[in-house]
Amino acid sequence: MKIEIFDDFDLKKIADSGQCFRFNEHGDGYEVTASSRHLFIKKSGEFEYELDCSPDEYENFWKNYFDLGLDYREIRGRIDKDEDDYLYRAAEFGKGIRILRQDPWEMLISFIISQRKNIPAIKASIEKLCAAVSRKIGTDSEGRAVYAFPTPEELAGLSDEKLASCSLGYRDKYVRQAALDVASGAVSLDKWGDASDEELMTGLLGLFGVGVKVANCEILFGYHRLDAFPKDVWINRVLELKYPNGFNFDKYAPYNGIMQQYLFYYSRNDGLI
DNA sequence: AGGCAGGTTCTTA
DNA sequence: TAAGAACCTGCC
Repeated sequence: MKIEIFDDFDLKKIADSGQCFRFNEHGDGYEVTASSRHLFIKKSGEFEYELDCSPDEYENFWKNYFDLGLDYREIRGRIDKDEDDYLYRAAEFGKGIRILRQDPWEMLISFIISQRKNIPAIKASIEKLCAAVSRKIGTDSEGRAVYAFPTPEELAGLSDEKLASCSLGYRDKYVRQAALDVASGAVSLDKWGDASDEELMTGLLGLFGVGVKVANCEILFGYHRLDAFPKDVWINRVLELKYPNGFNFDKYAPYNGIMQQYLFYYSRNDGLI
């Protein structure tokens, strides 16, 4: 099916923004896998996109996944060039990035895996984990099997050998524990969705292998609380070099997380040169 | 070969 | 409570 999108929307920038690990350029479009769904999407006109899903699946899932209900152009417009020229340039550079509405469970495991790994290594580990469970949900544009992201139950029950084959290193015990916590019901990611920001943070920090940075990634990308501002090495460099007097978090609330994405993307590609 | 990559835990003072 | 070391693995 075809759709039209007039707001900020750039598939390449989203794929490279570091918020998603199963969103890859392939041929003339992008293969996107989320939980137990797979999509091939490509740009087919100035504002037109072609998706290999039904209108029903688009309306019920992918439209929300791409966060098409939020006006990113308007939020970007709140940046004052005169007040913060660096952020303005970062936002111009990153125009088209959106914060996807991804699954809390998938994000939790993905960002636990991310610690002290580079992005290709994170992607490789996640694909190995999905392949280790091997619940096939479809095929990609070249006919290769696509596997679902494992459920908590599937990960909790995965053999030690298979888990060890995913190049998780010391993170394997974090992943296993998170799976056991959620599968047993000791932790309810759904209930956390209704918790206050503070309660959510406290709950996440109680998980084995989850510190402040991973927790903030989970809050921003898994729970779509757009004011969360994860500080990784890149953002810390930006804050240190470009904001010696502090970043104006008050001005951009409740959308500091979107600003974080612009700063992150810019710093990794061009902005710190 | 040694250092480092989207950090967190464990140990020590 | 706060630094500093240790941690798996892959890649340069």
